[in-house]
Amino acid sequence: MSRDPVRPDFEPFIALAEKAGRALRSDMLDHAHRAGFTEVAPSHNAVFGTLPPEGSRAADMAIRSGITRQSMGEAVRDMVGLGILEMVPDPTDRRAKIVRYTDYGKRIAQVGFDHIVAVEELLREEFGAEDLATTRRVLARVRELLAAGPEGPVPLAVSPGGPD
Amino acid sequence: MSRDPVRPDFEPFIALAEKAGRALRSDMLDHAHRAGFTEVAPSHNAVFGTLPPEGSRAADMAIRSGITRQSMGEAVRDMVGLGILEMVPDPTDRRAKIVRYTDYGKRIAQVGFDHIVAVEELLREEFGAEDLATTRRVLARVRELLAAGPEGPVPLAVSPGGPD
DNA sequence: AATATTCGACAGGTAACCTTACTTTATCAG
DNA sequence: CTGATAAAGTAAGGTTACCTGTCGAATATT
Repeated sequence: MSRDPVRPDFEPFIALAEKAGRALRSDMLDHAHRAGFTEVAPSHNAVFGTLPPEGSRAADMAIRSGITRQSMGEAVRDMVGLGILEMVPDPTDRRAKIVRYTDYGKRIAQVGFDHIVAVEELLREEFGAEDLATTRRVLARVRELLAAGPEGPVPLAVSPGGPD
Repeated sequence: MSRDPVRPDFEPFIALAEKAGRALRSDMLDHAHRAGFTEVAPSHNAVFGTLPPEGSRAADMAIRSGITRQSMGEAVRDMVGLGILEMVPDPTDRRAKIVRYTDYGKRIAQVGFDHIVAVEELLREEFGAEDLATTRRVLARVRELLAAGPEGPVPLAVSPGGPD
């Protein structure tokens, strides 16, 4: 007969971060859709976030966005089919292809980047530059603190036992 | 021939929030696994976050966590199969069942809640109570600002055109 | 009593990833 | 130069965490 689990009496930081993150992400997607680019899908984020204007290899973009080469390849092929991207052979390496925005894709990317700037301004108006900077610093550091290798940062001493 | 898209010259807030959120989430899961509860899956979060000690109906938990009744039902059945939860008939409504932690499940939940508290303390030590409070406030408000109905908060005037 | 609603479950679908395995091309060690 | 190794892209198939649609049983509403 175990005691009832004792919950924290505050809203967990993880809950706050995830809810804000989800709100921001769906706002980005909604914005693209409202702008008429209804074909933009969540998986395209990994492309928009890592494809520089001059183009890039899919494998490099995969590394930068932290997904597999295969997943990136799928997203890229999808977006090629939608007319957002094009792939041209890399003259310096015949295995490789350079992924680039089409003119249409550039317009979509621009709408997204503009919205990022608009949200940034909205937040600065709401909270002031200082509090916003604090939040940015905390979020960036949280990531560093918790990304401390496979063992994680917060130590542990528990004997779990089993269900039986 | 469109101009190259102009990227923001700062790290987008959405990127910061999502990376921090992902780090926090995977830290929670890793912690449970390191504690020996290797069967805990990401989808169980919706349960741990909404199941009070005295038990609850799955439908209520679904509403609280913002997923469908069906998805919550699936997570609950999964966790019943793992010995984490049990379902007992609701004496006040013969359609319904009350979902409760087993003793084993209570131990898992406690480990998770303790870790939330430990992370909170880690963050307070790192940043101080004030900056942490600022961050919490900003994150909570971001969610409110962006959850402003189906039209979203940031206005828009674009003529998208098409790929051709 | 008739109708509408709610509860949990079942069936089936989808999106965004993943792993494994392959072909083609490039590079490097001897 | 040759053979091993590795890297780029792709194909095939699996997993996870959701979704919609629908159902029977039980409960509420009128």
